[in-house]
This record gives sequence, C-alpha cells and structure tokens, in this order.
Amino acid sequence: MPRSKFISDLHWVREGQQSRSQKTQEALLDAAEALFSDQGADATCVADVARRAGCSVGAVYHHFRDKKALLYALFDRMSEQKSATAREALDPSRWKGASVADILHAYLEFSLATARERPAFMRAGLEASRNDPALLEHLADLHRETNAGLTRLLLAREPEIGHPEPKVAIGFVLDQLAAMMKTRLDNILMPTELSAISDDQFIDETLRSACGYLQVPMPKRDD
Amino acid sequence: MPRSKFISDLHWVREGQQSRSQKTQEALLDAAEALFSDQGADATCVADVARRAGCSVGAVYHHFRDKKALLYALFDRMSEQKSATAREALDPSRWKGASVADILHAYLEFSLATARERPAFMRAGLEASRNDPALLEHLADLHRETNAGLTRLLLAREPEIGHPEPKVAIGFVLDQLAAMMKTRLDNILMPTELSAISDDQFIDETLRSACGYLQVPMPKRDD
DNA sequence: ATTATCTATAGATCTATAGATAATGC
DNA sequence: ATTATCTATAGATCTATAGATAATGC
Repeated sequence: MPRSKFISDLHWVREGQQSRSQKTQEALLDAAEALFSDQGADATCVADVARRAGCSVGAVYHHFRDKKALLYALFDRMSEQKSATAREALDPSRWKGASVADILHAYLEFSLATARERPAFMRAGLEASRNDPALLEHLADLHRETNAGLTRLLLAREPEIGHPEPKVAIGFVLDQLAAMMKTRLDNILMPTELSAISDDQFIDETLRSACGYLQVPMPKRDD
Repeated sequence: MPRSKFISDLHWVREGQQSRSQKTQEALLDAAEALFSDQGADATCVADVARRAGCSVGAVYHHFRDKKALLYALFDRMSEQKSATAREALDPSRWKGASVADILHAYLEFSLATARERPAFMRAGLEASRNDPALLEHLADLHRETNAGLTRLLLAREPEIGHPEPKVAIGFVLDQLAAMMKTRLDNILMPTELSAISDDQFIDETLRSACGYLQVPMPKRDD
C-alpha cells in the first residue's frame, strides 16, 4: 500500500499497529538521516543505524523491507517537507511588489539556510541515486517543482528584465544559482575562494552577477 | 622512496625490476581509472580491477601496497598530466593580445573538453577524499595551481575590468565558472536546464554572464 | 492473540596474504 | 637467483533472516 511516491510494494514501510511503531520508525529515520548525510548510505551499515536509534537490527527489518527502503522512506519524508515549504514560499500573493532581485535574494538566503540544516543530505542522495534511476527521477522532480514555481514568479516580472531572451535567461540563471550553492555547500570538501568568503558576501556577489546577467536593477543598499 | 607527492611510504608503489612490471602497472591503473570513474572507488572491488586489467588479484598487491595506494597512484598520474598541461596552457606568452573574454572562453572550452574525457573521475576523487584529508589537500592544491595561473593572466588585464574590485571579482568569477562546469558535468546525474542546452550555448551564456559581472566587453561574434 | 523487539547467525562479499608456479635477465 | 604472477583462502564486514522473548491492547 504505497503511502507516497517513494514507497512502493518493493520498498514498503510497515504500517505499525501499535503506538511504539511510529516512535521507532522515526528514531530510525532520524538516525539514518544523520548517518547517511555524514558518510553516505553505502558507508553506513544497518547496525550503526540501529545502534544510533537505540534499537536492534531486527527492529530495522521489521519496519523496513531492506536498507534501500529506509533510504526511500527518508527521501519521502524530506520531499514532503520540502514541497510544502516551497509551495508556501512561492505563492505569488506573498511577492506582490517584489522585484526580480528581491526574489533571487530571498531564494539564495532561504536555500542556503535550509541546506545548512541538512548539510550533506542532498549529496548523499545523489550518490545513492547513481545506481538507482527511480530515485534520481524523484529527486529531479523535486528540483523541477521548485524551479517551476520560481520561474513563474520571475516570468511575471518579464518587463523588468533587459536580457534579450528572458525565458532562456531565467532558466540559465536559476541553474547558475543552484550550481553555485551546491558547490559552496559541497566545498567544505574542496575549498575554493567561494568558501573563503562569508555567506552575506557570497549572496551579495552572486546576486550582483545574476542581476548583471539578467539586466535587472540591483536591490538598493549601500548607496 | 616517494616518487611524488601522492606516493609515500604508506602508499608505496613497487618500482618494478622487469619490463613486465610497467605494463602491468599501467594496465592496472587504466582499469582502475575506468572503474573508479564509473562507479566510485568504494563500489569497485580489487578483483574487478584485476579482471579488467587481465591479471590476478595477487598481482595487484604485488604492485600496490593496498587499494588506497592504487587510488593514490591514479591521482598521481592524473595530477602530473594536468599540471603539465596547465603550466603550458597558462604561459603568459601564449596569450599576448588576448582579452579577458578570450581567456575565459578558452578556459571554458578546454576544461569542458578535457573533463569529458574522464567523465566522473573528479567526482570519484572527491568521494574518496571524504575520509582522507591528505587526498583532499592534494586535490585542492591541484585546483589552486590552475586557479593561480588563470588569476595571473587576468590580473595582468586589470584595466579592462569595470568591476570596482577586480581582485575579488576574478576570484569569484573563476569559482563561478568552476561551479557551473562541475554541475554541468555532474548533471548527467541531476538534469537541470544547464544540461539541456548544447556545449556551445552553455559556453556562450556562461561567458555572457561572466563578462557582465566583470564588466568587460564580450568577444565580438554575431554582430 | 497480535505486534514489536531482541539475539544469534547464515550467507554474501571484499581485502589482503601465504605459498606455489612461471618468467626474466644476469 | 630474482622478480612477477597465479591460486586458494583466512579474516573482516555487512545484509537479511529465523526463532525466541517481551510488550501491547482488545
């Protein structure tokens, strides 16, 4: 009985009958999230997840069909949260009177902040999806959903944009921003100048670059 | 007897006495490179490397202290090649009369082309370096070396640059380009709009963005 | 009575080594 | 005689299950 897109017959999660079940499941998901984020799913063994959740290996397999089902359930939980947040944040009525630059600025700040809460989770997801096209497709869907919402907001402000092809430019700039944030967050690993500067400075320069490309005015600030 | 920075007492590679040795070592490195790139080092077992190289597991351990030494030797080989190419390509005398835009354009084209030859090798390296600070440091050095060369070329053209702080801007823009290429190459995995466009279009838009940010003229082309 | 948990372990997989066999080159 | 290779396997680690034990809630 699939509860959502990540949970199929193949990757079932048991629907508990007792109240204990939910607690254990959530403890397991929390433990898995922490460990998978930190080391990747492959490098984490089921026994470690169980230990961290304070239960036994047997309990893990009582609740989740196998290790992969645990991973899927995890992404399910995260994608629910992320979708809900995005839907709310990207509601056009929230952005009356906001400029293109305002929206991009808010997007950068928000994404950096939330990504920092789950430092390496996305990377772990991409790694895991390497041998799992279905998982990859789910992650891509999630990304597309957010992108579509942002694109809608920006397209509504087309007259602001000086770039000759606003549609192309919007697609490009959103991917550019995503690429830069991904690299900055990853680059705890591979330090470049991008990680030497502060978040504020990073957002500032990134925004300056994006506004220059789109040919929209920067948000007024220091002058 | 360390032959180079990657090869220490801990990660030795045997100096062969017979001519067979070199052939086998290179076959093993080639096999490892292909498999590590494709699946990551963790997901590749030594037996697979041996099979692909057409020799036995025992032979692997005759030549390399352990699996990690094989990985180190691989990066050693790659970093030698990359350093040499970079030194040659970034020689200032080659770029007499070239504009900032010309240099960035060449850099984008060249990096994309060479990265495509070894599609996922850098990613495999970053993954492997997660639990190996020394390897990470070597990779960072390699990156810094190229970056320093490029920075030198661009700083020599400081008067061209309209951005109020050319030094900051150069550092930022180089990291931006690296981030975008990394994402584009990785995104065989996570398709965004960046991977939907052609390489030429990608280079074109990326260059347009970079020139806009730096406030340098675009290279003349279609008008 | 049913559901959840635990303990113990079978089976798979992988790294690394020991010891036997084959090739090289002085 | 020395170096390189191969075969076979010990030891470590991890997934998943079987069967015993404990907790829940009708």
